[in-house]
Amino acid sequence: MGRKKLEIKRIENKSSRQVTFSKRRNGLIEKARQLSVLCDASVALLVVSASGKLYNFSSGDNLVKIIDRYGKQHADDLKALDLQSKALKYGSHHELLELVESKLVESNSDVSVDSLVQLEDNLETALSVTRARKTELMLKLVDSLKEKEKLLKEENRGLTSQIEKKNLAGEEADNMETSPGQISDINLPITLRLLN
Amino acid sequence: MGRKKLEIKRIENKSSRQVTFSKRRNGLIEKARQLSVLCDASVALLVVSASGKLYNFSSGDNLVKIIDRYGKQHADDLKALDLQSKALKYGSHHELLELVESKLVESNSDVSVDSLVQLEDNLETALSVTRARKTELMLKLVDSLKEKEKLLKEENRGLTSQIEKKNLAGEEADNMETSPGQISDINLPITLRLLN
DNA sequence: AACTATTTATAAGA
DNA sequence: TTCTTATAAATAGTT
Repeated sequence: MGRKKLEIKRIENKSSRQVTFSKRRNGLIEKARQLSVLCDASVALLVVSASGKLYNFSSGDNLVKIIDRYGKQHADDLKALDLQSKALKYGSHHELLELVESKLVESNSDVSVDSLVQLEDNLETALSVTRARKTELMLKLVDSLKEKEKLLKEENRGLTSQIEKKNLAGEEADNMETSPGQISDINLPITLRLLN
Repeated sequence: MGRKKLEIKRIENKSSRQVTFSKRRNGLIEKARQLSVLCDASVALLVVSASGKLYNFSSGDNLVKIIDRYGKQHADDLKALDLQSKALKYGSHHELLELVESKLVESNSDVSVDSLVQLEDNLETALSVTRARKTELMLKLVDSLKEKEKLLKEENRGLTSQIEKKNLAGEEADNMETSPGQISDINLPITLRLLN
């Protein structure tokens, strides 16, 4: 549907490929929207350009539900997306901001915009301070647990070597279990300080 | 594009809705295919009819792979959070950020207030999901450390009692240090799950 | 970002 | 469903 018939194969010219991508992507998304409206269908569309930019459309407001129907086998991998929508609905931070926004909309009230902006700033500040404190506490807890672990391991080593010495000393030693029992060393990297 | 212009709203007549669905669904899938071929893009499309039948298209790979690829491409800075988890889990965050970015780029100068509000919401959502993930990871780490501590303590107890038995058995035992050495039990309450 | 000649999709009818 | 065909819509190449 243009000046010439276009063969459906990769467009070699980079810039016209780019232009065509942009045009057709918009067209596709619009068609997807129309189908969902006209026929009362659920439609989810994801487009990733060669350069990695993502565009998407989903009817209604839940891409995840549509994808879930695609098959339970894939559902697990996509739980993250589900979390996203839940966070939208129940996330306290989000609610807070919405509250502030809704107050802004009520322009008939005599609350000044400036004071609400101030309020929002204050809330944001309080929230970040609290979050930072939370992270600090968790990291301390982790450190103390690691320290404890270290001490226990040392103690353990000491006890084990004592037993070995005793075994050598008392020749008629009884046959007790002496294997220390390996404990797997889970050691997740902690680079969580990032988000406050 | 038919005999008459069709308004884009739910088609009330059931059978013509059905027919339109069938035609437009095929059209949409064909367009999706063309886009992927012409422009070397990854496209995933899911359509669920009102009656629950599912139709899908995805270029080359399946849907999950498309999302996965996208996530991996941008996951580097998120990997710090958890080297063990799949890049896929972070896909949604980055999709959002990219979406937002692209929207900003698209509407160069005339950014509407509405689109900025949308943008803020998207970012907030991504942030809360990421925060939740961070908390989850930290709590897991704490749990694993506590479990390790428990195992080490048990092992310790076992070793200590072995030594005591040996001391009773071998009367001419040497005078070795046998005190286990108390380790203070730090046990901060965790009520940190609250803030996400 | 527009324009417009053409191609393509499809609404209605059979 | 499937085919036909008049017409609407999308878009390739151009400016």
